[in-house]
Amino acid sequence: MGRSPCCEKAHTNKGAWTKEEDERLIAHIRAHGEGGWRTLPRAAGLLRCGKSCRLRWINYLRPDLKRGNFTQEEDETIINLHRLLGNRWSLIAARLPGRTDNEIKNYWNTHIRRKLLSRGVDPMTHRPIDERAPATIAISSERKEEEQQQSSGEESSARRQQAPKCPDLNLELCISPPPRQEPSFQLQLGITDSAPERRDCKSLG
DNA sequence: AATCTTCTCAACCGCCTCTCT
DNA sequence: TAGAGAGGCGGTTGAGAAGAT
Repeated sequence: MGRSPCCEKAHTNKGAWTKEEDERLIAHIRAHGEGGWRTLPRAAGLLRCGKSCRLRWINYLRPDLKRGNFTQEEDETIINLHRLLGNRWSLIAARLPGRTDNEIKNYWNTHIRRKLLSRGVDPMTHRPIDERAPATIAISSERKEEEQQQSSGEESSARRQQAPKCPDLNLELCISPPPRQEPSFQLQLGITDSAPERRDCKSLG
């Protein structure tokens, strides 16, 4: 049934990483570089799933990670990016050097969501909570259009459907000319057709 | 001091996309 | 073109910490 597991779970450790495991992983990546995650655990002498190694490295061990509290500026950047991109944490993280998608996702769920709610802003739509009802109507009508597009084959990715359904959002980050709204913010963030968005360029195109 | 509740965040899971053959 | 393998993503979970009673 379905796909085979990414690794042999019977012989892998789970849960929190030990210091020794961290050191092994760091030493191996220093010696051989990133990549080859499926074979890495055995090569590094780790009883871990390759995915787990990758996650540990990217989210915790990478030397260029910033760690520490988010600044007010970072907060606002995340909020603005979320308004544009929705829950595409990896894209948001790409605009925040030293921050990881997992870290931003956690921070959003624990801090920013609450912060927006306290401001009277719906964290999903970024609209004032009072306006949520009319916004929902607008979303419903837009979804109909989207479904029509999907049925005609223009939308195939399920993940795209997770994007916030706000009519005034321009998610065509890659193929459209610079948006007229909030030009300074777009400029500041450098949202262009650069490599990190390759994947989304394709799906959005 | 002990217990309960809430919060935080590292880690896991399953799915999707990309690349190679 | 199809299939398999690998990388990557977002949602969710759960252990430990912190705060409240």
